[in-house]
Amino acid sequence: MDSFGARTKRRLREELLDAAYDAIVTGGYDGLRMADVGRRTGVSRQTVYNEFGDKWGVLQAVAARETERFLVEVNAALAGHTDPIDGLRAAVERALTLASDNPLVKAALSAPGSDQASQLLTTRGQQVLELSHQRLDAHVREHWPEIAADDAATCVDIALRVVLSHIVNPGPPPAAVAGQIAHVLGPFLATSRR
Amino acid sequence: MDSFGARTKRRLREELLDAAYDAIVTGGYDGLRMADVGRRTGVSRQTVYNEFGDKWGVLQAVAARETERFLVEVNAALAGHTDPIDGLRAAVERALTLASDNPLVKAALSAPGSDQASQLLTTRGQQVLELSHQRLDAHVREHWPEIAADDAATCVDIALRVVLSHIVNPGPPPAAVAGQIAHVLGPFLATSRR
DNA sequence: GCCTGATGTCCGAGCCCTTGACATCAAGGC
DNA sequence: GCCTTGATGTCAAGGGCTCGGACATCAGGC
Repeated sequence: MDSFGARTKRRLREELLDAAYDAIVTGGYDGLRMADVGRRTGVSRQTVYNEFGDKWGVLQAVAARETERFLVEVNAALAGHTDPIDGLRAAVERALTLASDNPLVKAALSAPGSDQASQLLTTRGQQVLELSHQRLDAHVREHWPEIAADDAATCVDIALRVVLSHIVNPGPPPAAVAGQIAHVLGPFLATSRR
Repeated sequence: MDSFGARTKRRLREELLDAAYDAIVTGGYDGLRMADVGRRTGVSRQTVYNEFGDKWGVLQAVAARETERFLVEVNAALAGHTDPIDGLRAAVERALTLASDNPLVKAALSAPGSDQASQLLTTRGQQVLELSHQRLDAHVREHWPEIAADDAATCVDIALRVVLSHIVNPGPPPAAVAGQIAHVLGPFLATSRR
């Protein structure tokens, strides 16, 4: 049993993130008020700063948590198939579908006064990319060990960047994009598995 | 929104009470270890003392919480009838049935090394009596205002003491006791409502 | 009779939250 | 153009609570 204090600290962070999430979804990044986050959680403004450093830190933390939740779903889609190409197609489609429905993504990309937030998925997207790459790579290595590790990493990276691009700048519907990516990466994976 | 600190304090108390409850049900009052209560909750022994004062304080607090839960059920039984006598009968039966199934009551009355705990329902039973009297009295005054307040209080007191006696020292089955009490108190209540 | 384990008390150290103050900056009104 | 307002970010003092260790005390077991 970890200490009550440790659990309380985790809970505080979770509640702060909940409050920040709601604020961003409601009013975009500009509508996010550090004082509000504290007040909604029943904590002082200073405590919010202690936990996240600054306003950008709050946004990053919210994004990180949301990304993790995202990856749970995407990995589940991957796990639903034995063939890596089928898994890839399912995962891409799932990711794009989820993104198009996600309130936080919508707020970051289209809400007025969220030009900063959108950078989380573009010029400042390393965190999301790294987190996703790490999780997906681990999943692939575990489920399809017959694929060379560096080839798997390459595929994950390419698919990830294409998907992110489609989230930021939507093109064809999810299923079409998924088919496209699978079609392009399929032959490469076939050579890797021989 | 009350402060995060206040909520945390309530949560701590609840978790401590959960741990103490489990310990008592498992090993009786003697099996309750202050250090265990703290360890199970992830908190130091000193914190347990800060919250409850001493071991008897822990037992009292556990009993108080359990009594409150009890009264929710009993009041619900009361509320299920429009006639006060019917309500009385239902409440008495519910109370006795609940008591006979309650792990804490069983531990207090029959577990080895719980002679102290049993006093909560006998020689040191004021807390339980007062709590119950207060809740039940309020309920009666609200639902049957036609009954004179002091008569209602008298009935509640008498029924309460008889029920408590039957919990500590069981006699006939719950339904029989309920009928008996209702039979005896009925005429008195009839005169009070004219 | 001693040893062990449990209760109950005390106190210093440390952590975290709170409060209030302050500088800074951007936006809006006069 | 200036000033007020409101928001971010920083700082220091203060307080509350927990922790850890120490101690005295007492009952039960070897």
